[in-house]
Amino acid sequence: MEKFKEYLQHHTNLSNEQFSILSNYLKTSKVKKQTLLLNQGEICSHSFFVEEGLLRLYSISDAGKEHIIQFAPENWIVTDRSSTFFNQPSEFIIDSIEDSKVVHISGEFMQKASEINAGFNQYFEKLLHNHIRHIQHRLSFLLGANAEQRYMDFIKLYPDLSLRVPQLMIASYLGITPESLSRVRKELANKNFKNF
Amino acid sequence: MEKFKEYLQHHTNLSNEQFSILSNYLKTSKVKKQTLLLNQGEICSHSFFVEEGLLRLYSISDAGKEHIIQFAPENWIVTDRSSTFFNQPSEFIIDSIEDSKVVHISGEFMQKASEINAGFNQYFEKLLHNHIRHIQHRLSFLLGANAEQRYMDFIKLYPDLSLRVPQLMIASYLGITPESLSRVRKELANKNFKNF
DNA sequence: CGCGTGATTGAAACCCTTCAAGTTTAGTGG
DNA sequence: CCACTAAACTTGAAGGGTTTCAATCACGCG
Repeated sequence: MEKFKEYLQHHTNLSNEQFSILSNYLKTSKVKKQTLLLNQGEICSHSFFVEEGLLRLYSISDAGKEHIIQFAPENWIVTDRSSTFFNQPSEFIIDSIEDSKVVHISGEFMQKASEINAGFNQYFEKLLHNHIRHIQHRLSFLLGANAEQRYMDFIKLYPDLSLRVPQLMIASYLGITPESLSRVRKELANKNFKNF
Repeated sequence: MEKFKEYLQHHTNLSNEQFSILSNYLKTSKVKKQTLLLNQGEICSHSFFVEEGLLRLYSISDAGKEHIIQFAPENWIVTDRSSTFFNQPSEFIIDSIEDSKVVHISGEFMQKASEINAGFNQYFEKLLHNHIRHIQHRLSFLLGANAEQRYMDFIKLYPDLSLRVPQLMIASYLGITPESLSRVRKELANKNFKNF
């Protein structure tokens, strides 16, 4: 959990000793591609910090289609806050897209951390606000942009992910079909945006 | 600001005295329909509690189209948290759809309130999580639902608003054109959902 | 090597938008 | 309170973007 420690110390003033106390409430695991970390209907009791690899958060509609809410590559935290906070079954699923190394952050960790270190709450409040800012931006984009604009926005936001994530998952994130995405990419290539 | 006081005391254990101290950091105003409360580019220094009437939060795209992010009828709080928290110019606009009575909640109010009353932070954290839950639900809906499904979801969520809000604003909220919404409503009427 | 999944491509269908005209509603001033 | 004007809503026809379905190609994994 070295990377997670670095991450925390970069954003808060957590000391080595404080971290080693808190680490009792952490667990790391290596998971293969396509491993389920949170299932629909479960209560989300942990947050997941990605040290290596790539996770995703998504829902499945009544029609059986996947709607990807969020990707989480290295140094991202992913969780269903609503489920944790309101202690309700999650409507979302978290699983791994690549073989990954994940830190499981328990509720106890969060609690102890905010007792031990004042800057901790502050940082997690910042994360919350960042999260809201991000999905609000995405909302206003989904309301107005067509397939090409959405894809351009995606590669701007996640330059490296556009190569790592299978296209059908990018399509699901953008709210279009894989076929449409394929055509959009072809279009863009013709316009000499061959870099993407 | 009687309604706001009721609202707060319903959700926290704020005493009358505490509220009267805090009320120094509040301002109420009556605004006519179509009054601007927060303009694009401004830093959002206040939250707005709606005692009467109806506000909206929206952005304007490069193409000049309005994308409504949120409606705020009676007893709702609306603000651009990102702008407040990160002290950055807002990309959103807040204005009134109806003649409204609004409480302006200053940053000082928030600060003092959390000093005076412990339950306060807790409640506002709950609001934050509720907000995230709400826009995440909307995200997964925008990703997969067609015009009719979106409208049905809207009237389920805001039964009273579907009558108060002009259709072109509902259309903007749903990410469709007013013409499409008009047709969807006609379709639904034919299917005997005449109640809406 | 072969199988299966993902990516591509084509053609047809569909949903939604756009544009334009007509109708209704709401707001304003006499 | 009515008349007038502007804005909102409705409706139609045409067009565009996206989806759907189906077939083919490419690639990675067992």
